[in-house]
Amino acid sequence: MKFSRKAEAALRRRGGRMTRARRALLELIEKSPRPLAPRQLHRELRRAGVRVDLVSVYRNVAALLELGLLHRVLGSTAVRPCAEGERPARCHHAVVCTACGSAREFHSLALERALGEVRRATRYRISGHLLELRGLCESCRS
Amino acid sequence: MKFSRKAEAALRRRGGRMTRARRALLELIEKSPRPLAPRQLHRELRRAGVRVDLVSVYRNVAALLELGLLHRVLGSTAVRPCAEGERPARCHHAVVCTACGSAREFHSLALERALGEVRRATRYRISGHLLELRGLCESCRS
DNA sequence: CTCTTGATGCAACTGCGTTGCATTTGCGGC
DNA sequence: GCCGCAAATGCAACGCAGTTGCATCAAGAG
Repeated sequence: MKFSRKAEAALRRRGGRMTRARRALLELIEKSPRPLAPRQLHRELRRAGVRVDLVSVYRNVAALLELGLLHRVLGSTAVRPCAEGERPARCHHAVVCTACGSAREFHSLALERALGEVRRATRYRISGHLLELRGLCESCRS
Repeated sequence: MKFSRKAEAALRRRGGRMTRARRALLELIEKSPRPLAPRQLHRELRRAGVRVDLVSVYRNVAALLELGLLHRVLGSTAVRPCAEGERPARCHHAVVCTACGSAREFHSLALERALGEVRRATRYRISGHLLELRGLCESCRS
């Protein structure tokens, strides 16, 4: 299901409305091949002629994060749509291309198990984790 | 070899001098059981009666990072001494307390192996990774 | 002790993100 | 289409982390 549709539905369900700026933001996030930070989103929107305040971008991104439709990429404030069926609080495994910024999610049973082990070994009460691999995607390798 | 000694030697080698504040900072970092951010270091020093400006802490931490004697813990600005023979660019596993922000590093063989597996499975050319567990530390649990 | 220059303290500044509040606008009801 | 209410927005002010410029202090070599 398309991100913008899903997001619109979720926002409406909680009593939200669709504004010009919000729609543009959702579409931008959906179209963007890589995670963007609020400031970058704002810049892109302005560039596209959408008159919107940076504050609104922050607020919208915050709302979408809270709804579990976006999640932050580790080590930055950039966000991207959660993958289908992804549980936002727990699933944060992505490979991010250091050249073009495109991201792909992955899952690994061995990794889950190893993380479970670490979880049990530490004295912290673990609530979640963030994992990101960095490298070059196929097209950027050439 | 003790961190403070190593640091003093490295600083002198590059024409640096030992001041009261700097010595106290090195000793604090050495003694601290967990990574501390510049602001925390500053606060601790003041608490211990060392009159030093926050700016100086920042500058000293920056110098030590540049000398490769400290490294940052992932997801925070907290620093800790590099372990003997450690390559600072690669150590990126930490548990971060979501309440107080304190961080502790960890290593897990199983995790390393699982990551190696993922590395080989993906079509990206992996150059590194970031991993961070989030949770509550012992003292924040109460 | 004197002198050089590295280190420091202070204040101003930058950048990111947040908050308060008045205004605008989506949209449900008529 | 029009009205009215609450959501969303824009603007300005603010808070916090970290940086920079510059005058002053002091480590340590001679």
